[in-house]
Amino acid sequence: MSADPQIPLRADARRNRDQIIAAARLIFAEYGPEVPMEEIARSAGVGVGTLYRRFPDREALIREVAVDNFSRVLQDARAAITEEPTWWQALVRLLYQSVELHLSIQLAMLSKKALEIVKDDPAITQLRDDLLVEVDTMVRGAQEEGDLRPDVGAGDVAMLFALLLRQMESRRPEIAEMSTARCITIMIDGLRANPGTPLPGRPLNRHDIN
Amino acid sequence: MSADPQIPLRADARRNRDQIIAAARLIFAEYGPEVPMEEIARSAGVGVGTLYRRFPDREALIREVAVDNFSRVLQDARAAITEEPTWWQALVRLLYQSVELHLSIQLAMLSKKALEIVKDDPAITQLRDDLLVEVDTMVRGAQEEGDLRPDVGAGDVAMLFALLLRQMESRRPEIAEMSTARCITIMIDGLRANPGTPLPGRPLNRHDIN
Amino acid sequence: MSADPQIPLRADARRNRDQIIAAARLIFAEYGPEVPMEEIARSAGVGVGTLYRRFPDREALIREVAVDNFSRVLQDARAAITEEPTWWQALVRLLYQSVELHLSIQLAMLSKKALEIVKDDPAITQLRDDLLVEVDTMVRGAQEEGDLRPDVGAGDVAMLFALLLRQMESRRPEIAEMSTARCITIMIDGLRANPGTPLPGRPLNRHDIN
Amino acid sequence: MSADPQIPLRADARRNRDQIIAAARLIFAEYGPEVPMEEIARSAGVGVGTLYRRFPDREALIREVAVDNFSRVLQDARAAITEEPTWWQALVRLLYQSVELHLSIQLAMLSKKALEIVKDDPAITQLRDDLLVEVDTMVRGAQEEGDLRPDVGAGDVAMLFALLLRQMESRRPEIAEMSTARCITIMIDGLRANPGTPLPGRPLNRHDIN
DNA sequence: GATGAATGAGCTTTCATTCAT
DNA sequence: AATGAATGAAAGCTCATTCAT
Repeated sequence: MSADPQIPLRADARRNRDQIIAAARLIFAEYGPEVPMEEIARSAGVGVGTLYRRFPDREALIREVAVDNFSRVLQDARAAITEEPTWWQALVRLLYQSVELHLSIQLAMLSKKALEIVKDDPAITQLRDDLLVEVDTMVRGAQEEGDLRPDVGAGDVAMLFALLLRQMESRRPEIAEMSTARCITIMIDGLRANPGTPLPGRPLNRHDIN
Repeated sequence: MSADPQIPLRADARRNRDQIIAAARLIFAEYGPEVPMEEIARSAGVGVGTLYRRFPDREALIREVAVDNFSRVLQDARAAITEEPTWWQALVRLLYQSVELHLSIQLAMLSKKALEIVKDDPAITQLRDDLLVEVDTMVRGAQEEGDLRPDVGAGDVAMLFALLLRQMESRRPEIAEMSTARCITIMIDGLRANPGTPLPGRPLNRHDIN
Repeated sequence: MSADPQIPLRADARRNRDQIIAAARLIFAEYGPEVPMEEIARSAGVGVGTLYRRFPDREALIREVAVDNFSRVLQDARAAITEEPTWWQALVRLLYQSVELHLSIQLAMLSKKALEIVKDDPAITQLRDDLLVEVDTMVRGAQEEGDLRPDVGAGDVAMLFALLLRQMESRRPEIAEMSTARCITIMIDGLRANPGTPLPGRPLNRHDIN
Repeated sequence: MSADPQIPLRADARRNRDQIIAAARLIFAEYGPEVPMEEIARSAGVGVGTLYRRFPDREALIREVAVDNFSRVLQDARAAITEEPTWWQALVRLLYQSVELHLSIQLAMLSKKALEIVKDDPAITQLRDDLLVEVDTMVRGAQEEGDLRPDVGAGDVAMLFALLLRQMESRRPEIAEMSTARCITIMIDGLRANPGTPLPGRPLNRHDIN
């Protein structure tokens, strides 16, 4: 009888699993969530059989990639809070950093189907909620410090964030990169305190965006 | 006399064609550019055969939907220029309006494949260029009038615009709509003259985004 | 009330019918019996609708083309008998001439499906039988005159004939034509009286080949 | 060790591949090169998927069947040369034998489309050329020995050969078989030295028929 | 456990035939 | 009566998933 409940994968199996997730992240980002499973397997250097042994079907793989991704962003958010001197700076850093870090799977999530898959997964929901708690904290902190306009909520910031996660397509990658940075900055300026325009509706908080 | 070039489709054929494009626009927007053709046909109220008679393959349909879409946005842009008192207001109106109007095919264009298809079509390229000329005019005008920050170009605005065209997904549509409006407003505030943050890189003009 | 039982087509309708058969003959010969009906219609200069008004379906068209073809060959055979001084010469002429004349639909008939269609049509069966009677006459005549080897029957000749009706494919048409003429001549030499080799089996007569 | 180039298919895959080619040969011969792929798959006892895994599309399958076929004929030709006492007898044997053996794909080649497909395949071209070299040798040998009329070339023989490869259609198979044998014999007699009729054109050599 | 072969459902596209104009 | 548009069944091909090696 083995002891561990979650029998921790053998070293090589572990390696395979990680390679697959890493490969899937890239491939999903590049070709969307409908790429042939075989493509992902090849790019991970394993056979389809192995892929299916680890992830019972495409949905499971998408879910795992999402978990992996949210974990990273959550880590980033916490690091930003710990390391930056002001809430505002933490927020700004998250906006910049996470884009560069995760220009990947999120793309895939644009797809209605992918969204559905991810939406009801408890692990992902949990991570998402954890992340929104951190963002909410940053938002309130930055507002108290007078750096962030008071009429936005964590939901607004998350939406802006989501918008940015869609990688720009452009024939010239250096333009795409520059453009992304410029767009973020423009948005950040729009978020700054004392803006000129009252926002329509009401602040979206972290529960509004479910 | 008579002799229109392009023998102008029989009345019923014309009607069908229009219905198909309209349906495709919606369906592409909702499910992405890979929806079964049959779906599109059904939703247009015709048989697949009819769809294929009019558009030799999926690519052709995507192209035509894109042409249709760009034409509308171009029209919008020109109307905004004609009807709004300042360049800045024309620009703002375009940002708001086009999102509401064209939350559709653009979505599709997120897909790498769809982009490829559209990129090399001469009709689309032409429309796109025409549109960028209008935007460029608005940008320069608004900058001269001191409403728009001087360190952005038509390319930056187009990128922002493109960003917005990806419809937000949300379980609750009223939240999605509100969120879109708020995001646009935040961006517009970021675009206003006298911003706090110098933008990275240099203004992207209409040629940068090819 | 119209008088004729077979209401003889109006002049223009007649013309259409003939054009369609002529076109079908060529197209079948070139692309086989499965060409799109639309192709045939276009090449006959009419709409599909017209084609279908005249011939209820593809089978009917194939049948009519076959009737047209057999009639021509039958005419050729009779002309050869009338005009040539010996039976042998009539036979030879038929072999050469009909190839040139009817390199067409016969090709199509190689197709199993086309054969089935044609096999049971009474008009075609009749024409075929008439033709075989003429060939039989030539064969017996030429044998009595000592020009044709005595161990062949009308069936053998028909089979040889059928063989030749399959047009040779070749990249260079002048070679194809020369090759056909040479093959016929070689066969004719093989048919001549006093051959070196006894033929296997027994003479095939006109009933053997059904 | 190991390291065969072309990783030599797993045993079961190999078996399937062979079954598919064998089935395709028969089915093509019977129904022409346009039979539903599903038909071929069923008759080979595999699913369509398997067929498509092995042969990317119909063209590829046709090509492989052709390669298989030409290889067999080439083998026959060489065996005939080795085993028969005279060149003439080798030629005669090839004519008889190959018909019986390969009454198959050749049929398919009657189709214009099939021809195109096969024409530009280097493997097939090579086999064809090899075969023509053997035929050329037989022809010259038989002519030197005085058995074959001097005014024919390897091209003429190849054309005759091609003609024969089109299986005769007949309701009664024993008649079809007898007829084939008789036709071949008649042709062979036509090929014998001291023929009565000068052939039109000039001897076609193996390059004439490209 | 890993691999890649086999399967078959599903989507794309074509085309015979019908029918509105 | 002629035309060409619409339809839908059928064929080609792809790919998720299963299973033998």
